[in-house]
Amino acid sequence: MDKRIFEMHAEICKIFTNPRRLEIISLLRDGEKTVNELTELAGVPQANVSQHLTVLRQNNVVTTRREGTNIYYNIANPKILQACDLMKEVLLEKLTENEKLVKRML
Amino acid sequence: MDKRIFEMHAEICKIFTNPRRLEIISLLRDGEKTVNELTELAGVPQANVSQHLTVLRQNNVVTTRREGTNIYYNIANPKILQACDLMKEVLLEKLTENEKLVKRML
DNA sequence: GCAAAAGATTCATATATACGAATATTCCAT
DNA sequence: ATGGAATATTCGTATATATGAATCTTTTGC
Repeated sequence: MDKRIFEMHAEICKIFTNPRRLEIISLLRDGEKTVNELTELAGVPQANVSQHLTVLRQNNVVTTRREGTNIYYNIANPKILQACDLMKEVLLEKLTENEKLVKRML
Repeated sequence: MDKRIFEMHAEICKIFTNPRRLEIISLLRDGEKTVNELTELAGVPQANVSQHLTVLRQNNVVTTRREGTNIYYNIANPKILQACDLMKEVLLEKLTENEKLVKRML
């Protein structure tokens, strides 16, 4: 009905359309990490990690906690991980579908 | 670990970053519909609906069934709706967060 | 086999997004 | 208060995505 809902919904989904952001989320699964830790684990420039963390912060996907010069990031809401997992299941099913297609071609 | 997983996962999420596609998915919630029906309900040009349906089809989000010149579209996998719902919950929580912020400012 | 209806595809353009490089800010130790 | 470490921001550019307009394809009825 109200198109604005769909627009907002789409905006939320955009948070998860970046491979590096998804990796960061994945890295935060097993507990909070500093920017530095995330930078090393992801193996990308620090500035870029920070850019993605900004997006995640602004969208309440992560929370922060300061300890000296370190800032610890954490997943804000377990529902986000659930949604990610469901999407991954959809992905897996798509992949097995493609597999079936390939087999049919042989 | 494997960056390719995150890339594929991001690709899947991209399917849901378009307001019109989300509206189409929402319209299909209560049962299959033809392209024409979707076009009228969404109130956008038919070609555009078709473009979005192509994306959804290619990603196994919807299935099709032909009946004469009509093609009926349907949701392929209930998990997709679940994932959408979870995302919407995340959205709602973000909105209520913002509301709290606004109240704090008063 | 032709016209009309339903749906799909192509193309050009506008807009959004991601990136790295450079720069700025914040906090702590001395 | 100064330097260094950790994190954030800005900016220009490259790339991706969405859209409408026009065109094409498929199916049915006559």
